Amino acid sequence: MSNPCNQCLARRGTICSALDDAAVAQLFAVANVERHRAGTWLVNPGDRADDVWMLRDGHAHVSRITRDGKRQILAFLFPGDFFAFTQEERYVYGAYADADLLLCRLSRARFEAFVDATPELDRRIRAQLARSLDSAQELIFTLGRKTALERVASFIWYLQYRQRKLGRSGPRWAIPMSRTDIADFLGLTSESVSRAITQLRRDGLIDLPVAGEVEIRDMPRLRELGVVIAEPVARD
Amino acid sequence: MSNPCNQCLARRGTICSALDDAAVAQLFAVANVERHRAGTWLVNPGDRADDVWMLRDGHAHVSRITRDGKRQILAFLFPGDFFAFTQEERYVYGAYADADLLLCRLSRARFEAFVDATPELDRRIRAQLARSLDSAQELIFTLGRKTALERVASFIWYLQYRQRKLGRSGPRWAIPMSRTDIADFLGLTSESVSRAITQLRRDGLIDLPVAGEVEIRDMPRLRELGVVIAEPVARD
DNA sequence: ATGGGGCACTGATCCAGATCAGCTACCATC
DNA sequence: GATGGTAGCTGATCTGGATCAGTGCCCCAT
Repeated sequence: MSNPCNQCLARRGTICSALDDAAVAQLFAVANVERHRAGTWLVNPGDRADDVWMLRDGHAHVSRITRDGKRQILAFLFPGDFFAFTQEERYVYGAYADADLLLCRLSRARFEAFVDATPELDRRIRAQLARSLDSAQELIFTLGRKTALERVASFIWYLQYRQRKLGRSGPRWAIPMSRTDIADFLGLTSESVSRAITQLRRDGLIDLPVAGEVEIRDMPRLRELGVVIAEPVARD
Repeated sequence: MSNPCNQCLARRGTICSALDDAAVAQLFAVANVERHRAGTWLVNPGDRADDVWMLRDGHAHVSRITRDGKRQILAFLFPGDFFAFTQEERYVYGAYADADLLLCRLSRARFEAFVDATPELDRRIRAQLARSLDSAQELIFTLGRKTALERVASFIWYLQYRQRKLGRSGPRWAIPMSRTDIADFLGLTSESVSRAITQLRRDGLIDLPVAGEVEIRDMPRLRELGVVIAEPVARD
């Protein structure tokens, strides 16, 4: 497997150590374990939505594509992430392996039965779904109301936030996806992403010491730029 | 209560009849029932995320606002919808009453305990969360990759789809929100929404027989315009 | 009935980001 | 170490939707 956990960029709060948990280990025991090669589709739009999946190793993304070939990435998937919980009869999106993958597949019926019987896992699944929804709403806000520069700033801020949550303190790390992937996630073109990164560098908010790596130089200003929500009046 | 169920526009698949169910009735019994006046905030960004809510009557929306006052509506809420399942410690969004509301509020701890003890309700909550995620991903796709005209077409298509799911067959019905609300949902301005509606009418896809009501005149073309996904190769 | 306030619509202009068109650096392969 | 292929960056131009500036209409209060 080409991408160990040090490139992990799981959704906010989805920590890889989830894998250590007894209930999840039990789930692994019941599920089919599958391998997929980098560059293949795990799920195709139009397939019957009969299964539920969990990613154990590698990274992938979920995307939708328009008739005229425009792509929108809905989420990046990393070790520990469950996906394909749709309530539709068929998937409307596809899931694509960005690296060699190891994953668990469970039929929906077996999954339901197993979860019903395992309250601990059940709470965990609810929490994961709620977190996926948090992430999706964050992206909706980004796509709906941020400028290109703000989108890219918030993306880098988010990468950094993830690193920190995973216990890695360094302000410098590898960006695990291409400019085109970032663009298709942020609703931009790769040119606009390039320009935004250049501007962030010129303004001294970030640096690209080596190709493929970022370093944050001015945390407060990057946050100010990317996290544009009105400062709430913290009432309890 | 000003808005009975005939204006219901719940998320895809969230049908009001959920209210009839025994498990949900049981939930009502444990929860605090509250009333809120139209035009007030139920939830403010920055509040501690200690409670879970369910809307029983009226309609509301969930939104986030930028420092410079731009608003993004994340979801419209209608009778039967649960909301505020965030895993964050505090809400990052607000929820606003668009009409007089009747709702149930449950502390997170009590909610967890109750759901654990009621497998039927538990499955229902998981399904609702998955449906919310489906809707959110639909909106991500719309915001990321559709033109203004396509966004408005898909919004009207979606209203129609809902009407049909709720068992109402007529091709004509009231739009239950303002142009500004539609714009803030679709990542546009109210001017752009107006222009798109005018164009759809000029092109004969829809009609506005009375102010505040729409009628679809050309279903296939409206669908073609709004639902822009690549036609999948249906494999099983 | 009359005045006023808000909402939908429309026209004119502007601008952020898309599009088109290179250019360069970095590889992988022979 | 030549060679081709790809990813990232940048410059020039174009354009869809935002912004600004109205107008008309409906509803409500006096």
